[in-house]
Amino acid sequence: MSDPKIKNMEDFAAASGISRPTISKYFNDPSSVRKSTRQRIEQALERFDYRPNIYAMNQNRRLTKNIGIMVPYLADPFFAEIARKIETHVIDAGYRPVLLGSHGDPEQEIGNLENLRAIKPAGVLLAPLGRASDREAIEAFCQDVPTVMFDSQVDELGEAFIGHNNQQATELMCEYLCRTGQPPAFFEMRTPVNPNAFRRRKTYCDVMESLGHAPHLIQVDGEGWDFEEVGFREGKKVIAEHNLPTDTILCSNDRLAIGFLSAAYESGMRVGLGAGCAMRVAGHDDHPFSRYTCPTLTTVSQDYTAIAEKSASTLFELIESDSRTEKREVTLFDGNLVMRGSA
Amino acid sequence: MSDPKIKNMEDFAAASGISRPTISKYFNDPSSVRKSTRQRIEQALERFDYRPNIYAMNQNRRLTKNIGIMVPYLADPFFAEIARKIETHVIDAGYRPVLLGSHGDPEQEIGNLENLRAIKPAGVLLAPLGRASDREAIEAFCQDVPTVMFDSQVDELGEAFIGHNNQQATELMCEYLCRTGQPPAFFEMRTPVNPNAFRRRKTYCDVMESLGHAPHLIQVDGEGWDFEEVGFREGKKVIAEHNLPTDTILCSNDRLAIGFLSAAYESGMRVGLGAGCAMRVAGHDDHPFSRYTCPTLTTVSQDYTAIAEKSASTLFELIESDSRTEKREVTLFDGNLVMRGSA
DNA sequence: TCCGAAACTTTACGCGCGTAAAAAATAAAT
DNA sequence: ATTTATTTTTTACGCGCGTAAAGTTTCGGA
Repeated sequence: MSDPKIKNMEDFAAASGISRPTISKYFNDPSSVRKSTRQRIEQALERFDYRPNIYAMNQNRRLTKNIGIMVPYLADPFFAEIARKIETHVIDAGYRPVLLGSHGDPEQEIGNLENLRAIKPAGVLLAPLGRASDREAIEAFCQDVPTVMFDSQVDELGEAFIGHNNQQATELMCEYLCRTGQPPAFFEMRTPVNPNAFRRRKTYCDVMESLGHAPHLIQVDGEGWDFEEVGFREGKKVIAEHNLPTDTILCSNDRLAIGFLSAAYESGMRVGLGAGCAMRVAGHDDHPFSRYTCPTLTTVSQDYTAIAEKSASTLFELIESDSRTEKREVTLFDGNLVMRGSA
Repeated sequence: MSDPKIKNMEDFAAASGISRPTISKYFNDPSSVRKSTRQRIEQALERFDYRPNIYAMNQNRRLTKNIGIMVPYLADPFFAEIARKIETHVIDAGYRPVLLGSHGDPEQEIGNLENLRAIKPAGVLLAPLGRASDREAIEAFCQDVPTVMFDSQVDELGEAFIGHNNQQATELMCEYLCRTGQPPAFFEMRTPVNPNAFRRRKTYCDVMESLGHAPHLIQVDGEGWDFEEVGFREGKKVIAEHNLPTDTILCSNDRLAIGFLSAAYESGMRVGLGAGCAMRVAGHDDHPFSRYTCPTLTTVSQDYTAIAEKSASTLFELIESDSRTEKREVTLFDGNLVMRGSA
């Protein structure tokens, strides 16, 4: 390996015997050069292991190869997982993922949008905070950068939305619970941070009424993203007061349910289906931890994989067609009932 | 807001009445220009809201303001949390954090190192995978980029290491368990991915011997980072065989303990201290979820905050002194006993 | 008040690459 | 073999900013 010190693309062009503009074209899109040329370049690439300077590359490109991925809360394994799946798709499609989490903080979300702007991304996959998001900031951003929203939407922003079918999934769970025992009460935060919670609440009420039961909402206090804490603290209160009209609790999401289950355990309430069990508890999302609760949590799954795949591919099409969508498309994936021990 | 279209630094210099080199200096380090000048610039900045092109900036800088933060597994809330804390320090110090997770995959870790190289970071904070890490790749990286390791170390690599005092913490827990009940058996993976696990095992054995008890290691099968799954599956086996010499289990980490507790619950073994409890279970780390297990998990905490703060500040000093450290410094922070319901 | 140091301005060059245009070479098709 | 379409080479410019050098202004302190 004789190496005449490859410092830049010019050196590499000389060393590989190919002109610099062609090399440049190759790095922009390997399939844009003739096959024989491509092979020669890749061969030289192994010999000299040159990598173009990404700063110089991106400075003059019409569009960078960066794709932003932004989620509201990275410490929630649910978002960490879906972000990871999306990351993989982004890499496979030849882009560079840039992962950002907002830690539940609206200001951080705005800051992240600014940081994303600064890197001039080809597109962004955005799961917004929801209620707390700055609508105007997001709207302005979507105007400048092709953005696909997932998980939760703020108004009708973004070129497309890919999410979970909260209505179908909640129906599924409500019907299951009603069929197999007492109709559920709905345990949720009074002012949920996430818009999905509203759909779940509404669907719960609708289903209950259509089945001839009176809906019963247990709306507890609590702010922020520490759902387990809220579920635990408020769950203890609810259980202590024991004026529930039913023995079945449907939590608005799994993280609340995880806290609630812990509260039930501490309160000496045995949760589950068998004899000697005093109540049933169900969740929503199929959170990664829901299979390790005590008892394991019966829930309804989100189709992570499909949501991640569809979000990514939608953005890729958007970018590659180089055009804004005429009609904003909304895609929802159905959930599946995951029957475990708690209900 | 009359705006003569600010497109670049030159326009902004003209509009603000300050020379471009001074503006450039300001963006490199605001404190490097005179106070009155700084105010004039910041005033103009508000009027025109110009932001320098980061690609052009970084192309010619000796050192970018980027700082890489890399953790082995972002879907583990422990790492997500510590990464978040570090991120905050990085931003406060005027740098740009770039967060990367390796998803437990050595190849991804290598890929991440390459990606970090490409952005020419001022420094990197690295929590390596551990046993699975490619030692040579990391060594080569550390040679090129000022790197501070945290959480777990690979050999003696990096300019410094900041971590958890596994020995002190394990001693603390072992002594507590022995003082308050039967001496513990140690539940762990046969071939742990994380070097910290080895220290914990060794310390467990040492303490047990010094207290006159025979160490008892329960080494279970399992690969990868799905610790809860391993704890659950193997926990069930261990409990079913019920040939334990003790009623007390010390898990090598909280995630194993979370799985183990779930297994105990499913097996009908009541865990805790009160009457009617058949066994005690303890963990290690004070994982964010450990306060929501059933029963809540007695564990020994890692000082997240201190580790994050010290890691970051160590790197900043390294960068700002513009010199490699003569002596590699190792800092360990003590853990605290967190007494909850399980032991 | 003066002087020296510090900060700023002017001028100028270069970084590494994108990209446009025209000329040359190659491949595909008749 | 000739034409035609495609790809590559040559040449050249510019992006937005870092930074060096030399000259000019401003500032703090005695």
